[in-house]
Amino acid sequence: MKLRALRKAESRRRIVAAAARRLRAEGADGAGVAEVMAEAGLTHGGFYAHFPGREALLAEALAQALAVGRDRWFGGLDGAEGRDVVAAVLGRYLNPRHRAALDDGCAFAALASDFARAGPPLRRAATEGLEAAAALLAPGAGGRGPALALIALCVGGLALARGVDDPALSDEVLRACRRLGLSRRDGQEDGDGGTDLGG
Amino acid sequence: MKLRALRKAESRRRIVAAAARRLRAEGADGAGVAEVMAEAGLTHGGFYAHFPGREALLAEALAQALAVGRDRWFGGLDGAEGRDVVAAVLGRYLNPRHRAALDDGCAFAALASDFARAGPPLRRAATEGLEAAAALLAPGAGGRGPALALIALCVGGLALARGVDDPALSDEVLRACRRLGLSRRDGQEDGDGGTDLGG
DNA sequence: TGTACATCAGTGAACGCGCGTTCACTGATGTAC
DNA sequence: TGTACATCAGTGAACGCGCGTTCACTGATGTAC
Repeated sequence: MKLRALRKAESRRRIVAAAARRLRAEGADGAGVAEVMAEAGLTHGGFYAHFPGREALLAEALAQALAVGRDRWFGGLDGAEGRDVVAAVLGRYLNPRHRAALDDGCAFAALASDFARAGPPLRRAATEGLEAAAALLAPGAGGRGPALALIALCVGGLALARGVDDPALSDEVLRACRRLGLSRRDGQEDGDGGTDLGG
Repeated sequence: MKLRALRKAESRRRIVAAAARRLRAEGADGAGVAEVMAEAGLTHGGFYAHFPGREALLAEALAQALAVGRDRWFGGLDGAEGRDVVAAVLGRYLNPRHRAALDDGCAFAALASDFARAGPPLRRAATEGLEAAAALLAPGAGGRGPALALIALCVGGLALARGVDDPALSDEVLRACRRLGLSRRDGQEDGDGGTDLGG
């Protein structure tokens, strides 16, 4: 038992990679089993030798996409100072190239509004992904809270920039979000941040 | 031709209202014709007396939901000063009640990441909705750019707060985004807002 | 006002289609001797 | 090393199901006279 196991593991890896792309490009409802398997160079019937069902695959694909994206957009900034960290993240994330990378971009932006409607496995992966990204970014961003807010700004900005059909408005959204992210007064961790009332 | 036309218009109104709820609660792929018609108190067959197809309904439902939400979350602040406008919007938008209002909340947050994958009619409605919201908010927010960025922060924050399965983290996201929205140094419209490179 | 006919919003069965999943089968890989 | 058998990743047809859409039909509403 060696060649066979290696090949199976390699197939599984390709399936997850294909699912991670399709999931971001087509959304949670759009990444079909047959489509993913075809992209992995297999036929759909063999899928259940690797996963108990579609949702298990999507959860793993999401977790993988988020793990890769975490390093890519929020990582590698250990040496930098606070303000530079924020600027670097904004520059990496909110730009036309990332906007165009539908199947290879940040999974938060690709699926943000789907998580609320997704099943427990996907929500779990999303939660762990956000926790991990916030933890990675917290030192440079000035704490967990600012890290979370920066991520939210990036995710909302990229999703809206991708969603509008007017390129000028789309560019404007990216630019405006970069600016807001940079415009924070330094050093304050106080304040309530607004009332909880209203709606 | 009077009673009949009135009843038809009333049916249509109920169909659009039901679609606007379902669309936000279930997503673009989840708002089925039969489901929407049942919620409007009708059977699915009669749908095509009102709309040429499903996508036309969804586009109209989205436009309506965005129009209502625009006044609700971004409007009625004509008298307020800049900083108060931003605080009011953040308080209205990023709170637990709105987070829980899945089928009656802001359509941007409910569908943000779906727009990029949606057909032209939905993208058009989303674009017009964002333009209109930014125009409404621009005077109080200090310009169109800051208005767009504030909307993106709200949308990203609410989508992430809804997506995670950990209530404490969800609260933290709301709080952190309110804080970031309020932390802007006043009066600056300059700056590039970060590089366009990277990805 | 009353009567005969026309219209058409709404009904419910049926359609074609794509999807997730199941299953009998195949053939390369692994094991026993 | 060689041979007989076992395993199991992958194939492709078939399934049940839900969906958007179509269509013949119904009955209340509207029109003509």
